[in-house]
Amino acid sequence: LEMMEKGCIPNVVTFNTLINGHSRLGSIDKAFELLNSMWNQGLMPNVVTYNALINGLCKGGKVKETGKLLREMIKKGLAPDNVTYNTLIDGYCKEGDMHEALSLHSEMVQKGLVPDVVTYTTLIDRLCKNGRVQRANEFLNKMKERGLNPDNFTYTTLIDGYCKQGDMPVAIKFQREMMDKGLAPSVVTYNSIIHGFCLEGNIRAAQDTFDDMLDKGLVPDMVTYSTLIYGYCKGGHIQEAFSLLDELAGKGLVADVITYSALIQGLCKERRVKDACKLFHKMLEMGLNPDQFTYTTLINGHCGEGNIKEAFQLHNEMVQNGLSPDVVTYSVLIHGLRKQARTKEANRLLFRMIYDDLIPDKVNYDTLIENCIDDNMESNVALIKGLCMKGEMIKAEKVFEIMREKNWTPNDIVYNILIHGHCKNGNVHKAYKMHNEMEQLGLVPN
RNA sequence: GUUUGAUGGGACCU
Repeated sequence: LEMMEKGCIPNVVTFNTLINGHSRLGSIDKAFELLNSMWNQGLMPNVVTYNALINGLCKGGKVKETGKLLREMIKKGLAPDNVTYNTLIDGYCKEGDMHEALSLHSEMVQKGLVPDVVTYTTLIDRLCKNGRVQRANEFLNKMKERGLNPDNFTYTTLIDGYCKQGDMPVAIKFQREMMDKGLAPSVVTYNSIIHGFCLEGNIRAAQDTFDDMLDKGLVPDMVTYSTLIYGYCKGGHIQEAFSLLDELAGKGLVADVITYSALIQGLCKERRVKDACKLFHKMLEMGLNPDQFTYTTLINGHCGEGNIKEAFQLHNEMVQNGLSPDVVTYSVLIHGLRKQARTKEANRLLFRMIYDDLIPDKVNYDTLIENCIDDNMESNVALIKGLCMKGEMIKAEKVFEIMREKNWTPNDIVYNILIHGHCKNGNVHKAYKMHNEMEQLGLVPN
């Protein structure tokens, strides 16, 4: 607005910059408003405009809505380019739809576009994150064969994959390889390697890597410090972790929620829940907002001490603060109750969660039930019975299904309950199917 | 001059 008042007319690049800004911050609506005002001012959006918008949709988890935009840009005579495809491929990858990503990859080839380093790195990243490191390696070789040079990102992506897989020797091998090619491992590369060593409990190697990166003149960032702090905490070296907290402050870095959560977890693991609470309050005083992880960590700490009351108080507090407890939070609470032999309450909580749809949509139902159903067949049967009585047959079936996946052999009691439930809900067909199923298992209907 | 890819914290399981 200021530039317009002063007589500067915004051009396409100005708009693109703004659109991109809004896209990245998640205000997609604002971004689209800007697209409209471009038209109103007689400015033609270009490929960059559309790419920025598509990226905004992808990052906002709305990959499905990109189709419209894509068609619109083609209709306006704009051809999708490498950036368009790379953006979409990344979007589908992150959504977990590797199939669509790969078919976009071949589509771009068909259209005469040449997949570039970014395309390959995106795919390699997804393969790694899906645990298919070997396949990712094959993609690396494929891109080399095609005359593409893997860059810093490519190597770091692969190194991170091997680190998470627990294969440090190969990770280091690739670090060598990238250095041999004249690529200097970046802070991110080092962070991945440090993390890898921390994961396997090799804090010495992690520290050595940290020292090595300092020698190379690299400046550690918050991720580096949080990672190391996590590593020390994991090994029970709380004191070292806290001296790192001082050290990073001395370097002008500001510890964030993740740093504190790692420390809180470290304290809880050492059964120093009181100290963990103190630290929790200290982070509040510093103006840091705890998130789901922080709360769940502390809740778990209290459960470990058998302090269920405090655990639920924190649960309420997190809800009041607008944070929705997720699968892990519930799983922690339920296991906490079970450990206290408060099985009935645990089952009641699980029932309430399933019945009241307390589980946020995005959270995986199956995972929750899978993690929380009892080792004891009878409480699960009780759960199914409860759900049947409320007419929640789909949910009841889900629990039944998961029990069977866990190789529990159903007995005649469960079948009677389910058959009764289906009949009461008017689904005689389903009831009859269950009857046949139980006969097949050699159970005798009574 | 504007658009795409890599790194850190929570339960259970391994």
